[in-house]
Amino acid sequence: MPESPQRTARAVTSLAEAESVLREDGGRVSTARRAILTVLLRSDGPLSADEIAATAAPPLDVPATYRNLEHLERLGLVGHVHLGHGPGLYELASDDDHEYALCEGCGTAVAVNPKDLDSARRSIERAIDIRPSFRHFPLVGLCADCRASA
Amino acid sequence: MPESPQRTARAVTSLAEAESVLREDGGRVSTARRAILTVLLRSDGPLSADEIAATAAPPLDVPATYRNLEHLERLGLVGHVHLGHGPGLYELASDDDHEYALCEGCGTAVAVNPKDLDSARRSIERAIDIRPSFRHFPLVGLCADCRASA
DNA sequence: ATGTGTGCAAAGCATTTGCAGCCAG
DNA sequence: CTGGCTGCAAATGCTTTGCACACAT
Repeated sequence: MPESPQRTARAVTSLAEAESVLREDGGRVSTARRAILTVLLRSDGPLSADEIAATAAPPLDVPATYRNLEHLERLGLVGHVHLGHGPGLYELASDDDHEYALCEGCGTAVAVNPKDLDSARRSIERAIDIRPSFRHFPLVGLCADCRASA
Repeated sequence: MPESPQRTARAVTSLAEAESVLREDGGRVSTARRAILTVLLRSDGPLSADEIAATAAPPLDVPATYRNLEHLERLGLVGHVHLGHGPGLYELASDDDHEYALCEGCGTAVAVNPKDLDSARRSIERAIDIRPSFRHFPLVGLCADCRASA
């Protein structure tokens, strides 16, 4: 289940910066790509391909949006997360790098500072020789509230 | 994204035991349910609904198999895991309780003894107030081999 | 006898693939 | 002007829903 090309992130904060990465790569700077980047630059949380396509003005073709998101992901401009079931959610690669945690009781997702998990990460690597990452799939568990009501 | 009714597990090691749980609940002991339980009792790893339906003799209807797996899950006899993309995988609830870890580089999944993760679990709960569980969604990261080739 | 469970058909949702025409370079 | 990109259409994979008939109780 690789699916996670996980290119080295190219965090970007303006459309202009993103466009120059697109050109640098030799790919085209199309209206659709500009539209997707604009939507993502404006959004505060991760969005589904559907939402991105619908939010753009004028709306974009959903399949083409998937293709473009994949392209932007290859360039490291964009990443995506799978929060439980439901569609994958896309966001701009950012310097304030974050991971995700998801409560399987209530479905609440929170962004987490990777540093907060580093000691646990080391402990897991020692125990089972896997270095965990919660960028692409979240850390899943129960929040305090859901623990209480169980 | 609740979806995880996570009934209290009713670990069972024979068809007869499973049948008595079915009856206890008031539900029926149908041929299809017996067939599903038989397949799961024989299997060593978790199986998709499709595989279960196809393996049974005679083969079962796939939609009905989903319904029955859901029923068995409600009774605590069965659980399921999402290992990356691909279909959900079902297995009998067992006393040798295990969690899953998945390498996102090579797609390899391994069963893990929960005790091996307990210190990490405590550390995570302290840091972000979420008590992680890797039964329903695996712990995702990079194995030693994939770390080396990166 | 009664209603729970069965198989078949069809729909649903996220995502991928194919292809004719369009527009960025 | 040419190929990378677009939008539309259709297919795919997993799962759910609806419904008429069958069988466990």
